Amino acid sequence: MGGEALEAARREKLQKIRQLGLDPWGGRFDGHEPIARIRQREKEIRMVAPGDCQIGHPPQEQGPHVRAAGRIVLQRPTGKLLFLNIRDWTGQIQVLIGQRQVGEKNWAVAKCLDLGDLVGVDGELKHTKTGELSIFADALHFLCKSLEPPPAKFKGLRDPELRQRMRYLDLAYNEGVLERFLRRTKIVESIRRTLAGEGFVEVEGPTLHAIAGGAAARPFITHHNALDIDLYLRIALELHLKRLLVGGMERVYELGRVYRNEGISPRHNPEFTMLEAYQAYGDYRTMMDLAEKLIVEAIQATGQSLRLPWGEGEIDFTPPFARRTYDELLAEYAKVDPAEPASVVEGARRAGLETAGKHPDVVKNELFETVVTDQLAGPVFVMDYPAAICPLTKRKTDAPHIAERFELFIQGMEVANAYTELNDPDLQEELFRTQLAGLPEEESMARMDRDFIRALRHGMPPAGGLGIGIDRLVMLLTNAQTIREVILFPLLRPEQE
RNA sequence: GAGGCUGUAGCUCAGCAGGUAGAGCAACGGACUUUUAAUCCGUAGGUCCCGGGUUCGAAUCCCGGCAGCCUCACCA
Repeated sequence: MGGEALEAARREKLQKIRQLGLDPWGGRFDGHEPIARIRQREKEIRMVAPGDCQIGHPPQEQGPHVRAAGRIVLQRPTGKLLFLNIRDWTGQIQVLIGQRQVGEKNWAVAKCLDLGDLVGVDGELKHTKTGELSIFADALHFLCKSLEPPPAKFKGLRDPELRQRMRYLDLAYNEGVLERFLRRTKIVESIRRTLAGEGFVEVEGPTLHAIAGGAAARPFITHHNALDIDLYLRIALELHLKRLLVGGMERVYELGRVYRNEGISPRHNPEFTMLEAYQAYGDYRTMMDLAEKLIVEAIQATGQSLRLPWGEGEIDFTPPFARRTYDELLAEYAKVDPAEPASVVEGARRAGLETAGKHPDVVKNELFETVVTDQLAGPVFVMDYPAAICPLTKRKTDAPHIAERFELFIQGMEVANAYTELNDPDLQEELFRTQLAGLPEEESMARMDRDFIRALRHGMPPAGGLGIGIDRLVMLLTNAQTIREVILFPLLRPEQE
């Protein structure tokens, strides 16, 4: 039977439901408990002896009367008895519907049920002969017809394209998918709670920028008609949050979407969620402590231990996370002397990198990203970056070639990035002006933003700033090997008609 | 953007030395008041991703396109 015939069969049942005087699209349904909570009421079940204990009158269970609502995910009809498994967003439970027990009208409804329909159930919670906790229905409430057949009941929806295009089906039927996205929500809630506890305030900056600054990435371009100007979707939150530091918001953060017009991969989606937090009178070490706290509390909020499964192995998030310097790691993995440009160039050549015409710090960083980052299982804070590749970061007072920056690496992924923020307007202006040799313009963070310089000239408090890639953090905390598993609707080419 | 892999029933997948398409689940009809991926009997269901080509004959071979996945590049 093809798709049309499958739908026709369901529409026929929809008509029968109408003929029974019921709305096949349901309506308000009050007083039902989440299935997980109903399952907890198992302990209220009591054994009751009917009078005296005689042969033929064994003790019987008596359980609480419960009301549930959910989607039918499995159906087992056995003559005048029907077993359903219904699922809501907290769990699943078996429902037993007997023709004699529910009466003729309810039984007529039961015969119209298809996999995927939404139903409400009233009944007694107790065990079947085989010991399965079940709701023994005494009333059925039809809540919504599903006109489309669900995916295969055991294997589910496997095709990665269909899983993304029809995320509703992925969520409704595939084991663990809804749970992972609910866990993402808990992580984000925990981050907000932690920041609030530390005295941060949340703000909303503009997403349409005249200058796409604060990071090195190609922006999406759009157009405002009334002003007749091109605008960019933001690629970072940084420069507006720092303006707010100037304005006196001493602890401020934004948790929101940024957009980068770059490739798509298991670790990249063109729009993704970023946290940026800025703390006046702090520095990058302050931010290190904050990053650690945000992550540890997020893990605790999901009810997990600090040793999390990751693929075949696990990640140990027990604080304190390792702290290593950039040069130390470069020396260890690339076998070069980080202080000697000639040694670094030699190492880069060994790694097969093109070095001609490139700034020494650009070469150094390409070598670092080629040889070191993949090896960092972490969590590890990599500290003290070459200054030339960090145009928004304060330099070390006693070592101006080193920027007070760290990145947090976990499983080779850059999860967080933090600076002691540069607040010297003259140096900032100079760095915006300097285009590093070997870097095309769109790959540079150096984009002149005159208003931002003006803001710095009015005095930005010394500060620490932290950015966290929320999607990647959620990947690590939910054992998701691709970013698409933690973004509800990742970018796909539109379906063709 | 480059290379590799994949695309067959509503879903999950077989079939690909070229001979006219198959299973499981779902669906439909029948039996069944304790099943749990229920079971048993029966029925029906296809633009083999799209477009060309080779051939007597193409799901299968060739070319082009579309979509997804993986790797690489850019990026977080």
